[in-house]
Amino acid sequence: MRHKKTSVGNVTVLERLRASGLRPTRQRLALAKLLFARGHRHASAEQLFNEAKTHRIEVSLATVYNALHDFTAKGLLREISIDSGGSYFDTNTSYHHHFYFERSGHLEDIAADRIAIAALPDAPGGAEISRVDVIIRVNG
Amino acid sequence: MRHKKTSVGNVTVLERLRASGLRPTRQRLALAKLLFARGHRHASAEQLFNEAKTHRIEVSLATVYNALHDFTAKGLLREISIDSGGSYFDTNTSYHHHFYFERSGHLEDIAADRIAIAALPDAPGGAEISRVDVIIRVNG
DNA sequence: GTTATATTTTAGAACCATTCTAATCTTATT
DNA sequence: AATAAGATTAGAATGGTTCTAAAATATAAC
Repeated sequence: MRHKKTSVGNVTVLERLRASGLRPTRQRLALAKLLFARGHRHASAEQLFNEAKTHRIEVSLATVYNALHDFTAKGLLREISIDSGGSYFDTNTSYHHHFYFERSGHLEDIAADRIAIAALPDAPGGAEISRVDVIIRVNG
Repeated sequence: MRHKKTSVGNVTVLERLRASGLRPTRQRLALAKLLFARGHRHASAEQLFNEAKTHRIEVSLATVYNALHDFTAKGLLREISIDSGGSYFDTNTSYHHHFYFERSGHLEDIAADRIAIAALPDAPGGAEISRVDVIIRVNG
């Protein structure tokens, strides 16, 4: 048996891709499975690329970048850059914040309701607020 | 007259450098003057480098980077990276936050008291919070 | 199913911000 | 002045990301 025709994870991922208007290619399916199979995660392009290698998924680094950006554009991922020199892609796209561990570079989600922002200024010049990010840097 | 021996801005800057234990070299003095002469600002390495060129200050790009990092290490500047691919150096080192204009890449300070954070979670695993950054992204 | 059309993948080159190297020059100290 | 420590420099190197243009694949139309 070379292929599983369907698996629960596979179908879900396939449907998610179709639903967002992205062609479910072999590469996108495989990468999406890696990203969305288990709970939420923060992945860099390089990390995902290596993970794919480990799983014997043949995919180029360019395709990993393309897929991550396509997924982000369709709202399946959210891009985060904290230190210059590498962004992370977060599978949790709902409103939330982050701990950033300065020593290790590790990111950890903070549920939105754990940070209460009482007052927020209006955007200057009638601009619209598109997102509010709270990053708590910890030296851990 | 080739050099002004002293000027108010010069003396202040020279004192600031000495006070922080940095040798006040020609290059550091010139760059510090550009940075601190007027009110607070956000400068990238490239921007500062070009500004130096415009002012006929001969300084290499490596020195601009060195100076910016040295100033940051001594607490004269604060480094901010929002999108991967370039950091800014903020002359305002006191606690405050930022508007980020997604279209232009422009940064604008938000005084700390304009954002009230009512509840903040403890850092996990007994780590210490080193900084809290609030970035309000606006599409302007 | 086949064909036509649009989209995707790919290897490798190119790019850009940043850091490194190791030689030269400056500053501060004696 | 001589010395030692620190700073500057041009250019090479690095690392993450994007580009290019050709080959492969997915969908739509027949």
